[in-house]
Amino acid sequence: MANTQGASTRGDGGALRCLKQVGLRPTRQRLALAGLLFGDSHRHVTAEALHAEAVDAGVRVSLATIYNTLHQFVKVGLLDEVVVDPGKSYFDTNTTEHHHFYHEDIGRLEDIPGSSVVLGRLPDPPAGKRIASVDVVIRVTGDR
Amino acid sequence: MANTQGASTRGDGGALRCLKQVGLRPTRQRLALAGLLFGDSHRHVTAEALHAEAVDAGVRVSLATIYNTLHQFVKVGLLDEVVVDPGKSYFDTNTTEHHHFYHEDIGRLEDIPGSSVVLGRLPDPPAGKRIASVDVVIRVTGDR
DNA sequence: CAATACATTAGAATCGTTCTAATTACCGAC
DNA sequence: GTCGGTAATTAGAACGATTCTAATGTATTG
Repeated sequence: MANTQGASTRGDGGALRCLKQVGLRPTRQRLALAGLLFGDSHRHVTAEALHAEAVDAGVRVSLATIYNTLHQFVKVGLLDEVVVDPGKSYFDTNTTEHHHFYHEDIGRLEDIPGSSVVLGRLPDPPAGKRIASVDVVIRVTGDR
Repeated sequence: MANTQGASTRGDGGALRCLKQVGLRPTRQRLALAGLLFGDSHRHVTAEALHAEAVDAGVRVSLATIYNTLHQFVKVGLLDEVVVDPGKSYFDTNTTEHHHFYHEDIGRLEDIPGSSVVLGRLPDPPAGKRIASVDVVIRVTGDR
């Protein structure tokens, strides 16, 4: 039974190329996950959600692998991790500099168009430290 | 056995007044925790850390009560909760508007002097939503 | 295609946090 | 003060997200 599972019958050389470039072995699981994650538009996923989506799409992959893969993708710069909720991690396929709305009521993360947040002035980092990143999260909730 | 445990022999009317004002019963535990939290300078604590500190100071209090109390304090505006780490919550005694350095290497949170971060421009919230808060976290790490 | 290094896996373990049901403490009325 | 009712505290179990472990499977290299 060659080609065990979906995500391959199309021009998904994108996923392959992408993994090659960052030096990760193109395994069946990583190819499938890259296929799910790196489509036309940017995405925000949790580990559990991606796992559900993969299983749903007929991709056999364990939750452990989801975690491994997400963290590897972060390490090589394919993904960003966004911290907005103690106890859940979000992963963002948009790795360009930008910020987020977090919909507290429904637990959804949304990109803010780059230009509409302006950081006027940044403080010097504490002595002996360097700035790793600047995260801006605007928490929003239902109106009423 | 009156006055079971420390934190009372001094002019800690501060803690008492503070609880009265927000309408929380001044129990032994809440008084002790308020005493630990609201001193001269602002603090950033995790639940576990505060518990350790309390036990250390001879205050008999359970971890469950630490969590209950911290959340109540947040609800009445005595504390802010700061999200910087998936899987740990920090509580901040500084409830005025300000932002944070997060020392990723050692898991420490530090206030940024109010004036040294300037948000030049904020986006409109998504339709039907209102902005609950704007969090800026500058992640820093050891130099080398 | 064999050898080897790397990936994946199920399930157990861990972490921080929340829940539960039982006990204890505060507080106002007497 | 004592009593009673309500609210707070508690130990320990339960929980959800994540990480770990040791065994099995798979991509790569020669």
